Amino acid sequence: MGEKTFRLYDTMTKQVKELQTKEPGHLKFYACGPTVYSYAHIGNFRSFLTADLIVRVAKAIGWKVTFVNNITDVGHMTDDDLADGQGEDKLEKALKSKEGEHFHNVWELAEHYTNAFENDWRALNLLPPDVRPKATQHVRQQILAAETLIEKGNAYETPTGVYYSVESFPEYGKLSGNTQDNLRQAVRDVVQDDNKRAPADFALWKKDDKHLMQWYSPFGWGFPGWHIECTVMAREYLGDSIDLHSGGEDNMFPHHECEIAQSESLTGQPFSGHWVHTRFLQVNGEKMSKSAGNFYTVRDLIAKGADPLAVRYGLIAGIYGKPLNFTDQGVRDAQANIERYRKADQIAKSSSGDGPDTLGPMLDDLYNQTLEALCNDLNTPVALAKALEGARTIIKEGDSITRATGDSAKRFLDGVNSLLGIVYSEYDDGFTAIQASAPNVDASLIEAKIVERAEAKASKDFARADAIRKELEELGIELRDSPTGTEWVVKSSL
RNA sequence: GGCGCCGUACCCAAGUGGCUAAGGGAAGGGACUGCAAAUCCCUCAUUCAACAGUUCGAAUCUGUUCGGCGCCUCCA
Repeated sequence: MGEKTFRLYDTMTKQVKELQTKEPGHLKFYACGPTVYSYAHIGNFRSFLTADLIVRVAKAIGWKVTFVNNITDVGHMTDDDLADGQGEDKLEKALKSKEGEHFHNVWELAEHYTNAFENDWRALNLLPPDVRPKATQHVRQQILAAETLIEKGNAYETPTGVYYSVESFPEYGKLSGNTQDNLRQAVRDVVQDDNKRAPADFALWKKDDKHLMQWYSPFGWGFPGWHIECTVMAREYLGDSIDLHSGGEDNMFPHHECEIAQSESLTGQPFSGHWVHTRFLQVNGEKMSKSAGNFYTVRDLIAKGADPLAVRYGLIAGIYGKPLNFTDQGVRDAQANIERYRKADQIAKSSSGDGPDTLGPMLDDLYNQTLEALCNDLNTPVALAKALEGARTIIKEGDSITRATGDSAKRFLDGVNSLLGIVYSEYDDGFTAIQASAPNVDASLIEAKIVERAEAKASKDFARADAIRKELEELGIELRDSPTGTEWVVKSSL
């Protein structure tokens, strides 16, 4: 099993290549986290799910994984800050907005959205990172990094801040293709900051004693630049040279390009051996973003009745390297399959009786095909198809499942869940972390109605039985008769 | 102006040189059911945006055209 190779597209070399670990069997992985000035949307989570799947696959092939996912809780400039530093901070801006009225200050606001992010993370059943560092807790290291870069001749101080000199790093642009030559050809109306040596130079530190979040540094009061936090935190928790770095496609430039320049200037070592970028999630064929205001959040979808695992399923239903068109219909499609897994799980757990294991080899084979698909550049559609084939096989076995077959089924479902996270949640509070807007109907009332209907059915009063069923349906409750009794489920309003 | 992605059935979505173009949803038929729901079985692209070319052979490679999207500025 140890020889299994994990192949992933690498943005740097523009090809699918084997993911390798510098330390044998130990993957060091950094995934850029969210800026916590608002609720993360499902597009953000698509990118984190890519990271989650990578972690799961790495573990499945026997690797140890150290996974770092940061929180960007320092606001950075929203507008073009090149000109005069008058750009408004994202956190400050959020504080002034309508939602911001609930918070006393930016720190509270950041904390609130950090907690919300972590709740959504759990609801979507992402494995916890080994470290979740916050930018604000690493300001000292960021200042030190800026000082070191000045000493090394890669950065310089101006009246407005400390800037990294792109000219000092000839390889700038090797990740995104935005080389200095190409950037010069850009025809954008970038406002020139006279204090900077070159327009592409970026801030390591901004001097600003009016900023709501500010720290004291050798350069005076101010706050760190956007890119330096990841350089510093990746190095602190994973070392000078990491195996894999991931993010959304928009992180390629400038963020990751700048990280490479900073990190490699500081350490003299290749920053990351592999780069993975998740394509944007689209909604009805259009880009979704916080600024565009057309975004779905995990909590909104759950409030509308979506099963969190179905949201997860919907988000991994396409290959991470291609745009995925997310729709309500997609969640409904996923819901049907999530229910199949639940049914298969129930059947596996209710196995009884002696008899041969009729499914073991077949399920083992399907598990291997699922893993194989994921090892092939994270081909989730094929992996989901293979896994589902196994679930359907188990369901077909039904109540007659033997204990031996049931054990194989359980092993299969556990295996599939460890790979894809779609059978059951890792978290006890998976479903309660964010409570679905269950209809305001008392469970005991429903049970009473079911009993009443059973009596009506027993006395062949089908008109009355159907009336009760319809009554509950209008309350959003769906009844399912089975040989062992009547069950009820909450109907999704999606 | 620079860099890049995509166009496969009603919808979502694999496949990127060679058996009959995965899978899910929807739809239609059947089994089961008092009737439903759920579940199971069956059907559902001679065809991969269009055109031209390379090849014994292409959805897969090359070129052109049309259409959609993204980055270059905060964004996953």
